[in-house]
Amino acid sequence: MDNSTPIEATPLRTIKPHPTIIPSPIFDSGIIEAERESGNQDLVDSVLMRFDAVRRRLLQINYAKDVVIPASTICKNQGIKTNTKKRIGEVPGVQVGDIFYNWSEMYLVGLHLQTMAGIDYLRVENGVVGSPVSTSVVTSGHYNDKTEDVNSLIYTGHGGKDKNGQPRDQKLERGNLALVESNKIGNEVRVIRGKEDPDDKNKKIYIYDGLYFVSELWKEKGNTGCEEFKFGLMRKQGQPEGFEIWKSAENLWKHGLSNSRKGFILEDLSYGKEAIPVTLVNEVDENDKSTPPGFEYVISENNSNPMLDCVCVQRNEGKLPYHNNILVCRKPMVYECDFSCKNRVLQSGLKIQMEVFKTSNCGWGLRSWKPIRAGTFICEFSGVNKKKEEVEEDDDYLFDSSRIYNRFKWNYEPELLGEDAWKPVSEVFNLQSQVLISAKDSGNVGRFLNHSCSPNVFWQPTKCGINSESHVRIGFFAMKHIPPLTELTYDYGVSSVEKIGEDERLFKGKKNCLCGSMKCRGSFG
DNA sequence: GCGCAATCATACTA
DNA sequence: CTAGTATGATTGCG
Repeated sequence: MDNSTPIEATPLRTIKPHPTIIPSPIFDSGIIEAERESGNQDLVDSVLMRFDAVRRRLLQINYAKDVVIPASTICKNQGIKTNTKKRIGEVPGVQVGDIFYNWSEMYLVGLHLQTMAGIDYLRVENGVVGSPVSTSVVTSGHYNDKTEDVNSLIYTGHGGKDKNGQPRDQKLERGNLALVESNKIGNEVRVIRGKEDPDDKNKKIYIYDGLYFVSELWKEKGNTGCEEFKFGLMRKQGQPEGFEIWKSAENLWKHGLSNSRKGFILEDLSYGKEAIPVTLVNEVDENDKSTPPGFEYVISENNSNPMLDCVCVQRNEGKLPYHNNILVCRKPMVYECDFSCKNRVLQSGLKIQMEVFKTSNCGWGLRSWKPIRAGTFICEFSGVNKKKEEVEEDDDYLFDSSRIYNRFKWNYEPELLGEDAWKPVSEVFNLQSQVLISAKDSGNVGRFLNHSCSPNVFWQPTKCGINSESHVRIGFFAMKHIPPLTELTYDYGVSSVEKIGEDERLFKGKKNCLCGSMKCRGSFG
């Protein structure tokens, strides 16, 4: 007999329920019902941007340990979502190769409309109730799936546990039944590949890999000795690369590269000036080993004014501008410390493994080996500070803050969090004087960022140190999540604009634009 | 209403 | 050190 005194089990961890957030009752998402059912590229971008902005803000105000669920609940309830109608095949505005940092993002743009289950399916189409048909599957590596091949995968059905968590045979129901039906009728099934985040082993990144067909199915005994369903999926031909790009990038960051790489030119274009090397490759013309001409690689020097007291919080209106080195909001000016505190992002230099690569028609470009989360610091625009009269006419490597830039919204909407809507953080730069930096003769990787009218990077004016006289530096940050080996681009702006109608404006840059985006203005610079 | 699910972020364990 | 696990709140669906 066990007659020892029973010991009260002490909980290992207590989680407080989320405090209630009451969004403003008059909040209007601006998304009309039809758009909510079926979206487009702009809506998908905007929904993802708004969700992540709320998520970052909740982190910044130390709202709760888990902020993904609260942020997505707010967006769901306030109508910040699109493609809510379940569909077979592609989702408008979601591209093969797009990456997601959690399931909520996939939910909000209609890619995978399940909160937890890995198989999504629809039962009713055009008002007719039929057999469930699968629409999308998410791989997560929990089921010993074979998921490394880029054109096929073996997916294990779900279920297989009783209510006590004990293993049992999987049943032919729900998602399993839907995948069997998809095998029968041969419909397209979206595949999302969950992979470990290379920068955080505890987290996953989800890569949309396009459309697949359920080509075969069978049953077999799994590790537990219980029956499992197995589904063989084959990738539809003729789609852009998705997971394949991820895999080649993974090769780079896991095994370094080396000289055996196609089009390899230089191990480190910075010649040791950056903390991590900047690779130089030319895959367009493998025999051309020439390097970018006529410039010296330099990084900006940090002015060293030791501080007595850290005043970062006060100078940044009560909150630190970065959370885990990710910018929370764009601001007229971000202030960083000199030495003593952690509030140093721009000053800490290049953190992402970059490569300068030859583009097909825009000269050299810049891209990252690893995926980049929205808000991540990319690099500074280093070069020589100039006065207006010092600028050379033919300077193609000039940063000019006085150009006209497309406005865009990136920050969170205070009304969503019940904050005062009349004092949102301004996203409009209010520079006291024009910032002109030339990277023509000397610069860092920032000089290799090309222009795009649909950019994935934006710039943020920053002052470092207590000296308010210190000059304005320009930091580049990721506007959205950027898949690995995707070219990084920002809006160069245009030097003049002509009004040609009531609402029509003609942008007149000095150069013809080749960005190829739907929203191309035709010129830049 | 109940039960389930290939979640999420984190503390703890080995 | 890190890889693995346990944890409780959570939500759409049948």
